[in-house]
Amino acid sequence: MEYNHQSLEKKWQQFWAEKGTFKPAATTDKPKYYVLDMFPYPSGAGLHVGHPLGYIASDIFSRYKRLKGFNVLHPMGYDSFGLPAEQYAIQTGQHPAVTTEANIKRYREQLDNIGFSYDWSREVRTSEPDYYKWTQWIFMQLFNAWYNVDADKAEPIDSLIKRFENNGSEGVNAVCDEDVTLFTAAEWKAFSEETQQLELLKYRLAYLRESTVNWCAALGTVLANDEVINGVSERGGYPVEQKKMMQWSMRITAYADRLLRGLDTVDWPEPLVEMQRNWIGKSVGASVKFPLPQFVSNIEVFTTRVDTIFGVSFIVLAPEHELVDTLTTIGQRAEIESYKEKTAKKSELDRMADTKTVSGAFTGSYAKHPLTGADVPIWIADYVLAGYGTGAVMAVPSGDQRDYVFAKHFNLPIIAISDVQDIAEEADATKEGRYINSDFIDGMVYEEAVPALIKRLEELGLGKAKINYRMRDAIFGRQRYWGEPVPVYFKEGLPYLIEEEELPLLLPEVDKYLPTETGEPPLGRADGWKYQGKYDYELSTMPGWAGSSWYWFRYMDPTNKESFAAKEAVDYWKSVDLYIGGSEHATGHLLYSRFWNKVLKDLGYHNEEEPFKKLINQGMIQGRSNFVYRVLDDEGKGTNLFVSHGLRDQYSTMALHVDVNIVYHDVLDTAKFKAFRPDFANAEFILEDGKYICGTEVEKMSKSKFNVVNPDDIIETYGADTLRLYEMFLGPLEQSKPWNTNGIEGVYKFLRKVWRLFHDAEGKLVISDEEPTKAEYKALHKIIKKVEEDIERFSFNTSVSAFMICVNELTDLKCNKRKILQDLIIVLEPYAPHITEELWALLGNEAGTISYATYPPFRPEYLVESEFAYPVSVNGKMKMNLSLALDLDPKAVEEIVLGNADVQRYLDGKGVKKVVFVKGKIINIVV
RNA sequence: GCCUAGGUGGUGGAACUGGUAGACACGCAGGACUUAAAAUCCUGUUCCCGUUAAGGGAGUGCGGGUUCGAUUCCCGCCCUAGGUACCA
Repeated sequence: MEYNHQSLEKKWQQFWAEKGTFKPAATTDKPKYYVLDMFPYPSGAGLHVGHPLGYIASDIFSRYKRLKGFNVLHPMGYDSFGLPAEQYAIQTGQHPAVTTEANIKRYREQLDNIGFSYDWSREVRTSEPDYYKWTQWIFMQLFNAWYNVDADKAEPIDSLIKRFENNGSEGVNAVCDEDVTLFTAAEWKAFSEETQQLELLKYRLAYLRESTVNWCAALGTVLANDEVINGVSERGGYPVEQKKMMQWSMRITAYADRLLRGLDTVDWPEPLVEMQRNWIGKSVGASVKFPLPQFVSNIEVFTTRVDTIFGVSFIVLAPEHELVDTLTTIGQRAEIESYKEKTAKKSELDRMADTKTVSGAFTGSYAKHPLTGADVPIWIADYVLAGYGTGAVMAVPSGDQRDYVFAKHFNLPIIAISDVQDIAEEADATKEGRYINSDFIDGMVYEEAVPALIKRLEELGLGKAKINYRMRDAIFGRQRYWGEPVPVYFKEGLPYLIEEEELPLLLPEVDKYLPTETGEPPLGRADGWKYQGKYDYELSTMPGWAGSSWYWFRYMDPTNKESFAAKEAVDYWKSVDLYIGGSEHATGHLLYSRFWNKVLKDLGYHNEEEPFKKLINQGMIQGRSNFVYRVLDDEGKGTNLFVSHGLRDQYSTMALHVDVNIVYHDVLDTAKFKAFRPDFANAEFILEDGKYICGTEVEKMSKSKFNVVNPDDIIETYGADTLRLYEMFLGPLEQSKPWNTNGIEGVYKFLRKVWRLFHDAEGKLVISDEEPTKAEYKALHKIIKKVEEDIERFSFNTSVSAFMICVNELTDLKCNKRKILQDLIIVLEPYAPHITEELWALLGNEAGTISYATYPPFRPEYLVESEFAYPVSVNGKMKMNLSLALDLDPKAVEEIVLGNADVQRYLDGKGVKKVVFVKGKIINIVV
């Protein structure tokens, strides 16, 4: 029998599906292991060869863990709410659910072709009512929760109401809006229902408030900060402007510190951890008040360098700061107004691009320095951002470059504050030296000055130590159709949750997927969509990240009708042990998921502080485009003549993308090229060495560049096992690399060699039950050890090489021993499950059971070297046998190498100055 | 600018805590089998010198350093990719 990958792979894929081979056991004494892939958005383009890279890696790991005796949960599903299906709906009128369903079907076929060991009975789709019912339910939990800082956790809103009823707002330490009211218990009880609800909204973790949002007019929706890149939308690259809107938000800032601390406990790639740290952006410093006696008020600033406070020579407010109008004197009014107007016109993008120009305006007012009482002039400038800190800074030109430039430009004083500071040319932010010109901290060092200053400021009531975060609360509403409806209705303008029994709140049908004529979101078009027939529902839907922020829980118990997942299931599977996906989710999905996980933990639904224990980022697979060079005539028009890459400099040419699927090793198949496009039918070629060589370039994989390689085509020609092995062989998993089919023959050849180990020249199975030789055992145990080590450190590419070496060795040994081959295919199973399943059955084992085999134990004794030809270097240069180097007899060398001898006894009198041991072995001798 | 990762043959890449750099694979060259092709197998393949060979020299982005010994560790620089930015 020949190795026929096509029939063999289909057969086993069907077998696995029918038998449910990869369903984890419900009850078992095996340890659990949860391997998760980031589930895909099912796009219309289908999968290309880059997409399954991470899935293959996680599948290898899952299968390996099964062989190692773990009860493995390895599920897959679809993040099926999203913009492309909605855009398509707007253009064609086709319901997004229909598009989505078709795309999912295609994805499923493609995934099935690769032979993944998913338990498809646990599939989830975020756009299914059975699923988004629980997304809505979690929203309700967030709405009904507040963050208690003293307990450092979220608590049900009822506990807050009780405190208000008993003690009023006294002593409540919450993460909440800034404009909360102070009241007594009696006052609380006297409040109207409306006032009470308005007040509670300021504490809820899911809350409604007017906030400045990133509004994208082209997409007709608001975007979260992580969806805006350099002032344009991540999706589509449309301009984004700032706009004030009533919006649902999530109080993720309450968790800033826990999100930061949790990063120390997870096993994630360092770059990703860094990205999250930067995103959260914790700054430790102080908040300082600069009094404004004439207004019985003060300006609050945040600084990380309170020690430089005596170097303050002015204060800068953001142009949008609320005190600007109050502070502007009559004389300065015109100047300030014109400056405000100018900055308002500048878009976020311009403001970021233009960091060179110094601009600002003086308000005409002065604040009192909190420690010296000196008058400090108050300016406005657009280098101070309204959205960070308090929107006001104390300017210390000697210690901050921006302040320095500003001071120089507007001729403001620059005060040195350290005896080692060099401020002749630019600011010097040093913390070294001792303070000068600094009142009572003169002569102190940094470490003494900071606590002394904080203490003094606290005594004066003009400042305190403070921690500031860059991260903002997450905007939760989208003015879109294809998303989860928010389970909220409005009564007297106030939001109320619908009853839990009324979930899911189904997405209503609409006639069109565009905003209404009055500018309301698409849901405003839904006929008679009112709560109890009279109250307006919330019209915005949830953002894309809602459904993906908890999905790993649903896999644990995907069909549960009573809860998002049964307590027993959650207690058993706990959290994800291994998560594989792209690093592009660093500040979106991975942050929001950690946030919701923590909220659900605080509310008592599970016990895991972090959802993803270990995380691996697979690299992006780019496209590798091929080009042909069309010769241009004198008028610069394209001819029907195409010149090979090496000769193109001799002509005037135009490079054209050519389908990579008709190019082999960069040699164009000219016959297929003529059929590629009708206008190429009469193409002629200028060849080099009888071939047409194409040019190449690495680009994003996309249809328009004709560089998309469909895994289905590869599988058709070489099989799924080859694809799996080759994707791993391509290089380290984490690395981004261009796809190149050139080397795939090598792994295909390897699989045929594996097949031939079991078969003779006629294709007949020939297996011997004889005892294997030492050399055969050695080859086997080398691979057992190597693959185990490689998989544990996610170095899949080196395993593939090791397999090739092993099979070459066994082929040379003409090994056909059952004891060797059976263990070999068990070790190979995670990488190439189809061929191994077939061979397993051919060996007479029960069909379809290799996945439940036991990974063969490694026996080190088979790897021990018996010879004593032991190379050493002498003076780090020459390499020679130890017996030659020291003129010793082989017996003595054997004793030394085995560590049984007193080395010195043999080395005395040989002129040896130093012996270098590595791991107990002699590596080098210095004479 | 800052943070992170990386820079090794014609190509993808290997070398796991410092110990024979270039495993494995592709490609290329030559050969065997075959009427021929496919398939398969064998040999060679870092560069330079040496007619072949024996042998010698250089070599992991660049310049230094530590060490008997450095792709690996340290210092300074250059380049590439990703992230991020008037964040006070």
